[in-house]
Amino acid sequence: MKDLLYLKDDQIKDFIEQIFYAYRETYSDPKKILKKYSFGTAHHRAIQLIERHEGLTVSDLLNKLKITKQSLNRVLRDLIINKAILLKKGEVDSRRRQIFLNEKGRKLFEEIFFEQKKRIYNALKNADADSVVKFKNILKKIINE
Amino acid sequence: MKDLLYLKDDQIKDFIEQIFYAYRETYSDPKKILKKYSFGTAHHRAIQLIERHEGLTVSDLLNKLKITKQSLNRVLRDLIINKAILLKKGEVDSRRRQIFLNEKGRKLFEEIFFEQKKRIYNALKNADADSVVKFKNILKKIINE
DNA sequence: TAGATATGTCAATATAACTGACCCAAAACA
DNA sequence: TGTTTTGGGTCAGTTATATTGACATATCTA
Repeated sequence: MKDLLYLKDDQIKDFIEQIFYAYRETYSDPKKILKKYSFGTAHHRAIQLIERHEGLTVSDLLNKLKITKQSLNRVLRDLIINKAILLKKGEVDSRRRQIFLNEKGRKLFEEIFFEQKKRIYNALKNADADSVVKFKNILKKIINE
Repeated sequence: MKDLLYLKDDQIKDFIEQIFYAYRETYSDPKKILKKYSFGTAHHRAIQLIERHEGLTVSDLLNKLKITKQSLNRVLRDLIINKAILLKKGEVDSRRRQIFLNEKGRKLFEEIFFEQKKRIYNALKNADADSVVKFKNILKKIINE
């Protein structure tokens, strides 16, 4: 590994530490709202992915979350009981269940997003477009997208 | 809130989703190593912060981790028993306990870092210095540093 | 010396994950 | 057509990490 100035170990260690803080802060912002609905961060992550990828199947969601189906099922069950989401049989393959938000779920998502948006918005508002693009590209590379 | 092209809601939602992936991937890389030592991610985070801020006190660590002292104490106890860290009484104020890695802890940290470094290094190796600086600055703003 | 502070600890509980074993229905295949 | 594979669901038990609340102790500060 080359040892460019901006790739020194200390710099990399800083990034690793800051990625932790960034995740924790970003995902703790909407906790009061989730509590209001008796949901936790696991429900939050599911709701969020469903909103971004409506109609995704259970296994799509499993692949994104990388948890076990037993674990996901608890979360989906809670969301279904609370009428936040609904599952429809796939038209092509009726084994596949596609997941959608319904009105209540959409409202919940909006409340969650309102809280989270502030932090990201404030971080980006004074940044130039180039910074945002570069931030995005590095983030993508970190997750191998 | 202005609605600049790069600050559209969809863009912000993408960032929120990607911050989750970035954290999860970065922190799941060293799990096999941790398992070898019978440690978990909680121990990982503590070890890592201690390495970056040697001599920090228990309450410094609490403030960084933002968990309860009961929770942290389990982690510190495990690390002490395994001789990964040691606590020394503060010289000025002997109530304060300063935390240090000892040899075993330093070795553990190096193993953990070796795994995590790959991901970050690969993400940054082809980026120009400017990109890295911009990435860092936005990350800092997200965590209000 | 009377608080306040830093830390540690006991006990109970919650949340989110795990492993492992099964089950069913629908699709794919031979 | 019959068999196998796939997508999904579920029961049961366990682990990891966090929580709340109460209390203990030593040390520092006013």
